Amino acid sequence: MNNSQQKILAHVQRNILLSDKEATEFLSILSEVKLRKKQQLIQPDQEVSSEYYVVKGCLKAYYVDINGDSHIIQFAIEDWWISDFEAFFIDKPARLFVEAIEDSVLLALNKSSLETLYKRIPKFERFFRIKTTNAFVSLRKRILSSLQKNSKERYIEFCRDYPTMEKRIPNYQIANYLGIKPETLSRIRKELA
Amino acid sequence: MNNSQQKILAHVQRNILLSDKEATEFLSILSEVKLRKKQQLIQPDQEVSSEYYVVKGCLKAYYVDINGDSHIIQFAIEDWWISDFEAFFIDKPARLFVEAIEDSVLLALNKSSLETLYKRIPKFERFFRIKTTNAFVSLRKRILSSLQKNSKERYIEFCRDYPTMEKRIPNYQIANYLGIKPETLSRIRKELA
DNA sequence: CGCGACGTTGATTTGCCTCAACGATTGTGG
DNA sequence: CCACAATCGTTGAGGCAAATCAACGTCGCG
Repeated sequence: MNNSQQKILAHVQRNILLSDKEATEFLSILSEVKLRKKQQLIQPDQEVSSEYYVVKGCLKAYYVDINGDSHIIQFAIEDWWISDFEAFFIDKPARLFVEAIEDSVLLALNKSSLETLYKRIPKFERFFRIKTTNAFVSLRKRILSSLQKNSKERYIEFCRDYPTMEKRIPNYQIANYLGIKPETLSRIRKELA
Repeated sequence: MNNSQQKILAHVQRNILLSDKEATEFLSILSEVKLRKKQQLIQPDQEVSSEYYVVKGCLKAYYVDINGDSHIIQFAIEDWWISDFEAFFIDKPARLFVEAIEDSVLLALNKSSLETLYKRIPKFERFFRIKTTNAFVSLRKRILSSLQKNSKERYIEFCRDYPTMEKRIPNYQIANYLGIKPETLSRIRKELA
């Protein structure tokens, strides 16, 4: 068993317990994907047949609107999952880009394999229910934060919640994620320093 | 079987199939709750032992911040679920109010009963995984919308996505949900008319 | 070395907020 | 059933946080 496989097994077994056989079956449907910095994993209009577990590296999911402006919806680092989830779950063409911010190693989990897995080992319904629940709660927090806080407070919160990301991701991309301009973030950082 | 029970069964069976026995078992753990307009279902610091299916009526979940300002996170009408989900899922005290906007009829689903239900009828893991997944996707859309759109565009989107709510909910509460002031919404509506 | 990527700073503009005042409508107690 | 208060929406004037536009410095990499 290689390193990536050990990592995702540990990740899954924080929420459900697997027999050796089940673990093996789960690992058998995963495939490793490597990306260099700036390489794209998903592009608009593509079919999104997988979601991806991040073994190593850092990625972003972003939407490019009709004016050509980008909007970063999610970052993902080690132990996070990333995809165009809407496209993946609802079976429609991608609307997002997913792109590596650093050289990255991922494990791809294919949708039809996942459906089969649900049938064979229903525990995985539980695992992904719990994962999705946590993600849902995080998004609620983010919405509340955007309703309640100004730019400076949101930046401080981001640094507190994701200290690792704050160190690895360029400021202009953090600004974009927070919905502010790089100039504004620069001024906020100056104030805080 | 009463009306509320028929309604929630139909709702559940849009995603999973239940035998009569399973349906009966599911219904047995639900209890009906009635609320008059302005009555509160959940208040901060309370334990949140249930999530609620809306049979009839309209409710809101909102946070009151340290300055006393309210921020509406969610509305719920017929066929929606509502609670302080963070408190419910993570087992911590409520931080939100949940309050009836209209006289309402709900079905309460208790957390420990739900855990038992998951063990006895694992299909329900699937049902709530799918529900949570859809909710997750909706929140992503809302975040994208707040990153990408100005107040006017967000209001138009709201009216398009939730025409029923737009008709039933006072404008100042819609404004609050959208993160703008009632005066601003008034001016937007004037422009649109 | 040279160029592109990234961050910073200044001047100006703008979308939305704040504060204040005022109708219209609803509902409620006398 | 009316009077009055509370709720809700509208309008206007002025202010502020963040966007915009423009210029420039620095760093790292091909």
